[in-house]
Amino acid sequence: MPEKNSPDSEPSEYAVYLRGEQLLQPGLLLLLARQPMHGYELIQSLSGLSFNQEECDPATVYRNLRRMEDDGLVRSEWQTGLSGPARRVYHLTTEGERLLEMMATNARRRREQLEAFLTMFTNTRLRGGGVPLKELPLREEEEEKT
Amino acid sequence: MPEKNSPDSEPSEYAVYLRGEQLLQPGLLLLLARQPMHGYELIQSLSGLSFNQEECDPATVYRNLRRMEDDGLVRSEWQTGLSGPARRVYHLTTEGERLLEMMATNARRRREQLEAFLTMFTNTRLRGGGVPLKELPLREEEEEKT
DNA sequence: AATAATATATGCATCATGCAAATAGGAGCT
DNA sequence: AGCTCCTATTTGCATGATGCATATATTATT
Repeated sequence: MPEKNSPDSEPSEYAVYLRGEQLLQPGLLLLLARQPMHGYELIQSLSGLSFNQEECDPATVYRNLRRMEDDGLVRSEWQTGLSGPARRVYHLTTEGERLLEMMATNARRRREQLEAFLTMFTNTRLRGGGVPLKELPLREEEEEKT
Repeated sequence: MPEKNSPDSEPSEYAVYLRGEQLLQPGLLLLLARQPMHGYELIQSLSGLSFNQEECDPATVYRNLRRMEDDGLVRSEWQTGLSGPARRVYHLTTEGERLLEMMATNARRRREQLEAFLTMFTNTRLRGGGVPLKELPLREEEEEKT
């Protein structure tokens, strides 16, 4: 677990969460920022979010929640007495809130990067010329600007 | 729409490249779309790109190039006679061009996802009054229902 | 000769993920 | 009672990508 990243002057322990490019962990923290939930509910809720169309693997979700709890980003209590198996209800901590904000900052940065990539892509003229869609042999003379 | 995301109805051969959230492989293909280059040059060029501030690990770059060549996205020829060690000059193939376009589509989709996440984040009131955005002290009564 | 820069490649440990499967409580059905 | 399904969490295992160090070779510089 040796981290090679920044010297521990700030919460560099967060680097593990900030370097990721996916939105699973941010989505979990964001949902928990709205209201406490248990894992199964989080999985279902994530399926409805527009930024997470991939159906989440339960194992990944639960393991991430565990790790986040180990890192003090969330806390959990067992909720029994209800129908079905016991549920572990997670809620966000202040530290998790801080990380969520950093994730948002990170998301803005990645959005800029994607923007830069797309700009450069648009300005690059591909040798193929047009944009042949898959199995679309229809190929007329499109605008050839050069 | 909980559908399996598959922008490519093609075999999942490309899925390996499209699922990634990082911009290393797209960056490599984009650079090669502009002009043939060898690995070392690609590493240096990537360092100057605005969407890739992280300095690339040579091993990762070379291994990615190798894999891309195995998958027919790029091809390479040895270039000798120049000063220094021989260089393996890569150039994009038609297939690589197709994938690059799919990566761009993918990047647009991820941009939308980031946008959606950030929108939801902005609309979420954090308990801590963490003031994620400066000067937004507006705070209404937040009702918690049991 | 020693060193540094160029240029590519390999070995190894780590780490996160996907998939499968185990465990377990409760509800509904025959 | 048996059976199945949904809920809910957890663990095991293989895979695959990455970071880091290191090895190799060529050329220029000191």
